[in-house]
Amino acid sequence: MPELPEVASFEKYFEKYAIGRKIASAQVKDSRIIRGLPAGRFEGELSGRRFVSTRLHGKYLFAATDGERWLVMHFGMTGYLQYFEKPEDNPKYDRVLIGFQQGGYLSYVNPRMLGWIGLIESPDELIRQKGLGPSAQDSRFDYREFRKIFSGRKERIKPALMNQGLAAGIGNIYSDEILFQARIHPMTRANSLNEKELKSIFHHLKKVLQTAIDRNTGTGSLPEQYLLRERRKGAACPVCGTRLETAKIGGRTSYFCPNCQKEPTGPKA
DNA sequence: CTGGTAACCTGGCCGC
DNA sequence: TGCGGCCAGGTTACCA
Repeated sequence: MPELPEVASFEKYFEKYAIGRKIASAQVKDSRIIRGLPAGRFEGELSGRRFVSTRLHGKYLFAATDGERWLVMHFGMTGYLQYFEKPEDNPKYDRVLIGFQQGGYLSYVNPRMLGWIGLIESPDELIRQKGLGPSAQDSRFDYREFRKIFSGRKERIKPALMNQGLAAGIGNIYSDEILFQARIHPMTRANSLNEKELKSIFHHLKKVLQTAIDRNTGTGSLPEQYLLRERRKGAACPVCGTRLETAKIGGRTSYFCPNCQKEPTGPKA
């Protein structure tokens, strides 16, 4: 669930509840969630520090401290942040708990334990190590860049959009929405897309992410003609009413409208 | 380079 | 009520 728009809302949440506050204590409640250093050192290095700024890249959230280190968070599929005032109000499945000197707690919650937390020297170094592409909502990721990265590839457009090494931040859910809005079948080979189709995908990529970010951080739900509102077994296309179909592409379940998103033509496309 | 599969982990849901 | 089985999600490892 946490793809770039959700992580962007976690960033806002983190800014609201953690930035500028001094850390009184850090408690690791399940050490399996900590990567790159022992849980005890994670706790020790964090306490006494202060969070000063945040940074988002794809599905990763970074928080700079006033020390040498950055906190890095990845949310897997079920992770999120939760702030609360009283210790006894801590949420179920909290894995890391940060207590602030002025009171209040921020917990990293993750029921299914996919995802991780660590302390690193440099976000850029981590981005390089992981081989991440440009963050999808970054203004530097423009159409020229998109075209350069995606246009020649042989693979299907859906797994390409989900490939964090090409552009970071898009997962199974939003790739379905982007392709639905662009009226492109998810099985289409990237290198068979013409200029107009590439432009459409890029346009909707930006638009869908921004719409979701606005929704998560502000008010309101997704627009009526969004696939995500109907993304479930047996539902009807919000545009034409055709029954939605599913397909396994790249190991993930894709939802699409067989009428709005025509199957690519040609043999074994 | 490409793509297919499975594992990691665990709660939720379906069917019996 | 309980239980097995499957699914979800992002990432990574492994194999063709």
